[in-house]
Amino acid sequence: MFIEIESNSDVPIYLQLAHQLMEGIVRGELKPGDSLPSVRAFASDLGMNMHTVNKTYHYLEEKEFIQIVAKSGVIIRPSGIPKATEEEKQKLEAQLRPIITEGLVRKLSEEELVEMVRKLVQNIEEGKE
Amino acid sequence: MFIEIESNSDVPIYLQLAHQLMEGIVRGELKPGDSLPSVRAFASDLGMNMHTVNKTYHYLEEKEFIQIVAKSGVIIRPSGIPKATEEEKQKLEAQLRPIITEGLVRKLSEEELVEMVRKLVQNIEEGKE
DNA sequence: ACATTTGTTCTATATATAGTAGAGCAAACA
DNA sequence: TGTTTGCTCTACTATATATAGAACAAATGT
Repeated sequence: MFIEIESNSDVPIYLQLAHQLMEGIVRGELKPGDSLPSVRAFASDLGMNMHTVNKTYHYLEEKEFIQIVAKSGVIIRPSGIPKATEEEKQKLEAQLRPIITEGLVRKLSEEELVEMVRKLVQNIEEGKE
Repeated sequence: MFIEIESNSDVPIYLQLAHQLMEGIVRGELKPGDSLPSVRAFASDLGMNMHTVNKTYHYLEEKEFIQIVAKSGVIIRPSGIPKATEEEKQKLEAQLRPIITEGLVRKLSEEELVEMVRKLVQNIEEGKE
């Protein structure tokens, strides 16, 4: 997995890392049961602090994408990641809403927004950009 | 315009206010040239601080949705809001990407995500939820 | 002409988040 | 047994969020 962090971004680096790991899961580069680097090794690798990687791991654990086994290591949820519940879908919708709204204010049509999403799905699955 | 703020939300209230004003623009309740309440009146109306409303206005001004005329008032961009440029589209895509990614990790299909967006567009335009 | 309203600016305070830093702990592992 | 592991603790800095009050000068309403 190639991880690239933009230190100038307004997105916190612990989230940037989480996003890239999630993309790795989507692409199948990270499969259920795969182990992730230790917080120290990963931090040293990426040139960031141990606590920042730790924050990423706990963020992903709260989403139930990974399992943190104390004093042992971190693995991708071995049983696989279950399909989104209604509650989880609603959370995603709540996050999408203001962005879609801004698109509509800027006079993008429903079709243009849909096309945007389709393109993003392809890019994420192919690891582009 | 009916504004409702959730004080328990993890979304800052100055952003919640901005989002709801943007939805008002989409719905046509706020038209080009329409004036918005003064920071003091609006703040008093919503039970929040003057500076918070001021922050919302400057946030929307930076997006070029409104015009702030010093010592006079705030109006919806009288010339209308121009169609999104390529740069603005890319910014929206960058915001959408991690959310779409999370949907994919949770095994939502491209069609389900598209359906989500279509439903959101309808809800926003109809002022639902 | 005068009083009110306007957005702006300043200081101030409190809380939360983000990021880094170093140290020590106990359990797992080789 | 010695290393590695995630966990925890304190500590510090910077930024974001939200509130609060005061004052300013220009625009506005009467």
